[in-house]
Amino acid sequence: MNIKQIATAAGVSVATVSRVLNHPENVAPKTREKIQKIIDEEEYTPNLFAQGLNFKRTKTIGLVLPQNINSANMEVANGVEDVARQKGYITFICNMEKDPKREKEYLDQLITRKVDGLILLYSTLNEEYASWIEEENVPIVLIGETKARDSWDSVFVDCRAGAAEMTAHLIECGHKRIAMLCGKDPEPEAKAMLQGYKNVLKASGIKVEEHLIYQVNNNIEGGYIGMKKMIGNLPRKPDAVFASSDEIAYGAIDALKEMKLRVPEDIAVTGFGNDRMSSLMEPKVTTVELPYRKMGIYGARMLFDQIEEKQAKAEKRRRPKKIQLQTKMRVRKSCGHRERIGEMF
Amino acid sequence: MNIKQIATAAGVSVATVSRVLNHPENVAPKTREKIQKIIDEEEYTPNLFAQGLNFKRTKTIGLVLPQNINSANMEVANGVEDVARQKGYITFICNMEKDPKREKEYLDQLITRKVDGLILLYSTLNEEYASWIEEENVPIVLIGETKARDSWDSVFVDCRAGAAEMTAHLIECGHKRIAMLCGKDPEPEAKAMLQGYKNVLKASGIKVEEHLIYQVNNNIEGGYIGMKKMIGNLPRKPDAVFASSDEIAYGAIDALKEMKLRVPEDIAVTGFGNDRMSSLMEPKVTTVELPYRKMGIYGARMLFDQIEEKQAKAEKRRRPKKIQLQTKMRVRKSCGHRERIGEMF
DNA sequence: CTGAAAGCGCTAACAA
DNA sequence: TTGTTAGCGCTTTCAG
Repeated sequence: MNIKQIATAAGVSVATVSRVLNHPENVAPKTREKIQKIIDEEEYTPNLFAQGLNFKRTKTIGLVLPQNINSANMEVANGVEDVARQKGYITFICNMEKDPKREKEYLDQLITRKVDGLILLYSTLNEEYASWIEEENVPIVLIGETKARDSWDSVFVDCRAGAAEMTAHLIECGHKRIAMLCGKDPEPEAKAMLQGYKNVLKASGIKVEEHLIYQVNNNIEGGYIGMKKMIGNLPRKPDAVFASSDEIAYGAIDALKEMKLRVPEDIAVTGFGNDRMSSLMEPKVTTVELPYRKMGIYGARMLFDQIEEKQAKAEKRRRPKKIQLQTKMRVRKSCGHRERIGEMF
Repeated sequence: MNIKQIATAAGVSVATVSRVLNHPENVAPKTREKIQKIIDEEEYTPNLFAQGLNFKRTKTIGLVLPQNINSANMEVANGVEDVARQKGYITFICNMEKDPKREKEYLDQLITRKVDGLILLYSTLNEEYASWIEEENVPIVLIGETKARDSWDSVFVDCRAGAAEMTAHLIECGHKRIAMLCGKDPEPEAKAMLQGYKNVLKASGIKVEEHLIYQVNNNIEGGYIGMKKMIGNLPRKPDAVFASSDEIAYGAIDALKEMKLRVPEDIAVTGFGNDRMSSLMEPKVTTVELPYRKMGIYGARMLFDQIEEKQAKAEKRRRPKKIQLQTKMRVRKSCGHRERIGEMF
């Protein structure tokens, strides 16, 4: 069923049908109703490709994320989708599997498909590719720390502060030798966290010992291996381990259990991210909650602001907007705190 | 950059450019090379909307899944995407959040967007809507048990056999009173599992006791609540609990711990699905592994078979194809087996 | 082997 | 208020 058939059925021209679709106020009420009735009956919806050809807008946005199998990322995605759906948009969710090459592939695909906007989560883009993309003149927003150029709108989380808060909490729990298992990616975020950790140690008069800091792969296995190595290498075990992600913490805890070390009695462990499983592990993992869904929502809103500005042809070069969100501590058992335990989930 | 500009730059007509894109063999080698060079230099890619208008194909498929934040579903999605990407297709991944209304919304969207094919994971479609969709004449394949009409190609898992194997294993472990925490969805699958469970009990001469069977929500909370209720209601606790999903098992274990019951010493618990976390829980959870990625891959392959058949205009009505995949036991600690423990992940 | 032109379904400027 | 028509970018038939 296409516009011509509707027009014939209603005994009008295609232009009139198009008008009731796009500018109903310019059609006589009687004609409009007659046409609308037929449209409803036939359940006619305009061909989006034909529309796309004219409007140069596809009602589609692209979201590229580092990994699929990761509830945090999907939470962000859901936030994005919430607002996109509300605007009548549909989202291409693209999983780059932490492979920069794949990120570029998808970006190419999305641009070929003329998406109206792009959201990149923890993008790995380098300067060169970033400026290539900029030429395409497609609205973009970045979510999460990235080394990509900061001429784009972005929303990110103050992970340095989150890491600082956690480190401070560990000190408050009475721990002195606090090790860090720091994931290698996303790199800028890991660096920020390391910063926060070091700053607090220094401020508390605790010497930063580089041999207590391990760079590991940002997953369960990375935490497991890192923890084993660290304990193996160290003459004296640390009091606590601050993992830069919950997954790393899981791996670390698993490794400690295997070595017959009790958590938190012998070594405290904390995570970062508040993964759903953290409240089910034994012991329940103290961690830092990130506002994932919010990140997605704010990011998408910024994107639609850009899209609407662009449509309004307000092409003036504005300063990129930045939104910073805060983290929130979730004190459970694994950090060995004596009093503040007790959250259920 | 559009086809006209390429044509001008090459000093040929648009038709010729189009030809080197679609039927290069019909272009003189010299002309072809000249044009190709310009295409490469300018990094020209044809506008997919214009192409879509002509070809009535969009190089896009839709995948509707029950939930996003679920690594199993995303594994399936990755399987689908693997083969789609390879074919130059991109996938709309749509999260229905277990809401049938949303499933329909998305289906409408996808059809409006003229996707070339549709894959539905654990679809909740009823007959009526299913036949509506069938009229659209878009290739469809179903993955996972569903009550939707079986006139469609589908790949599903033999969950009855999986459940039977697990039940048999529990019996073999010496358990007699085996309770079941059965998720309410996906419904057909839950039913199949219940069947498998009952069959084995009967075959082993154990009476099926309906008060040992609880229907719960298929998530952690459901398992938690169900377990608490069951223990509260039962005069004598069961030897083992067979949960129809890993998530339910997690909730159940959490509840048991709270009630100071040891797993597996006091009560054994097993799951279904082999969630990544099952090998990290305390105790590690005995479970049944489903071939998620394979499900996606096989499903997508079936879909592309249909798409290609359709293009070949072989409109002959064929019998729908069905693929059945098998599960695999993962014996860990939580089932209380004395010997076969020892898997790492 | 190549070009002119029609047409895919729709929108919008221009006329009536 | 409505219709006619050009054009969005591409493919393909039909002539040449």
